[in-house]
Amino acid sequence: MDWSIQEIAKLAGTTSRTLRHYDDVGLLPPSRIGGNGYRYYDRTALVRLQRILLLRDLGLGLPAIADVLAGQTGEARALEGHLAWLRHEQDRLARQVASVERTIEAVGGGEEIMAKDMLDGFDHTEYREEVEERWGADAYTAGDRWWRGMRDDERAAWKERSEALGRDWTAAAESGAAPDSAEAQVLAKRHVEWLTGIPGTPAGTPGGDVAAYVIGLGEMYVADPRFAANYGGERGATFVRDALRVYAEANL
Amino acid sequence: MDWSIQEIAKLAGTTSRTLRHYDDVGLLPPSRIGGNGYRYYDRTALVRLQRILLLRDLGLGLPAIADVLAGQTGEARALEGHLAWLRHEQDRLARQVASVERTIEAVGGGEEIMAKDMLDGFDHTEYREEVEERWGADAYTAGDRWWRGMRDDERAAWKERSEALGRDWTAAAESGAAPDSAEAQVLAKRHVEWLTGIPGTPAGTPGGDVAAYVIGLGEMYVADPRFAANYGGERGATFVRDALRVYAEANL
DNA sequence: GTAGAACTTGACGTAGCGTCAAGGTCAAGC
DNA sequence: GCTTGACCTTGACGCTACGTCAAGTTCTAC
Repeated sequence: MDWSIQEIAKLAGTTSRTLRHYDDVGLLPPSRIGGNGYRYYDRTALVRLQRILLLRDLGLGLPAIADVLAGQTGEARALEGHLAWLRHEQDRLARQVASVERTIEAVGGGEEIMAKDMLDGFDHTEYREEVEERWGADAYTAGDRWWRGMRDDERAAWKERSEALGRDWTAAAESGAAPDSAEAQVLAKRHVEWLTGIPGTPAGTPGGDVAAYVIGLGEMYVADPRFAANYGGERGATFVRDALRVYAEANL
Repeated sequence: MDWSIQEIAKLAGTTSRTLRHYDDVGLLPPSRIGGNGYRYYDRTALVRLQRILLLRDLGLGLPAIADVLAGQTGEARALEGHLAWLRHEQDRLARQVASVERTIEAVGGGEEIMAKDMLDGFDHTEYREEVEERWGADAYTAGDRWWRGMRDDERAAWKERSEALGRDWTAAAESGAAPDSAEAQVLAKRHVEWLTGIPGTPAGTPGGDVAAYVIGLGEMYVADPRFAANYGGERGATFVRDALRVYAEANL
């Protein structure tokens, strides 16, 4: 009393290709192979297949299923392990959803402001809003789980610190100081310390390659006008970049 | 002012292999290629790379990222679409977690009872519990989202119906009736109607291959002693299987 | 005998790189 | 000028669990 490969596939609700695969990986060999090479399956195989499909629907991988069916791993134990992995994935997904949501918000806001700029012209208030947006984007770029966990007052303090740094950079750039001057290097040090406050970035992570990160960030300030604006335009950004590079190469 | 492939990889916090891959798929070609074939990248490329990595961290696929960077898809729109997919995944995961949790519970309970049987012997009360466990397992095998959504009274009603069916099958088998007798066929009809009440199975799904499912289930009853016990042992299970097959082939 | 359905093995494709493998290039030290 | 070691190149397999042709063989029914 046995079935052909298509018959057992229909009985169990799967495909013949899947059965051939299970044969290939040794998970479910046919119970009999005809002289013509055809695969035939009996009731025992059907039940085994049904158990396989059940565990598969729960999300277990084929090797794990093989272990369970071989009795090497208790079913409960295997599922416990799998459950832990599933919860991990849930965490990861939840964080990603939060990140994407906030990014949509930030991007949407940024685009609105840009559109407004083009339609209504330019004034100081809007400029300040835009700068704040950009700082938000910068902070986001650097590491976002952190930003969403902040309280309002913390966020305000951070913004104040950020703006002070931007003002000082702009002033230093306009004073004509050299990127390797003591003044600029002090600012670079402050900048790096500021970055260090952002967990999730190389700067805020023990063992991270801070030097490379700082240099890369400096290049971004120069190349992207959205950030350059925070440092007094492209000339200012170039100054910041050079100062950061000198500092990073000497001290990090 | 450009960097080698390793340099830019470090600056952006990724690997040279990734950069070569992005070159291969056309996502980020090097800004310059030396006479020696070496890839060199400039600031523009660095910024593009940083945007790529940012979007990648949000979970977007490389083709989607390419669309966004090419301006073919608005960033916000792309992220909205991605967000929908993420929520879908969250749903799926949540359902899987619930399924796995309940399976662990069921399996854990079953193993305890088995252990108890071997240690303490066998008595009617325990036998009944075991049967209930098995019915639970059967119901689970057939479709589990449904089972967890039931109220206690619904579950009791279901169990009563299940037990009645099992009793009637056993009685018919012991009466010596033939699988194709009218009596057995009436029971088979009841059995299928009972199965139809379980959403998520072919029997409970419009368009499902009910015949194949019913025949496969019958085979399982015979081959797996855990289920055979519910139909009065292996002889009873064989009777049930044959009756179901006759019914399915004639009516489904 | 022949058409058509079912079966076989073999091999590519999937997402995004990690990881050898084999060989050319470059900078530094002797 | 030669060696060493670091860095670069292309090429190709591996991973998950099969879906999807492709080409050839076998069974079944008329």
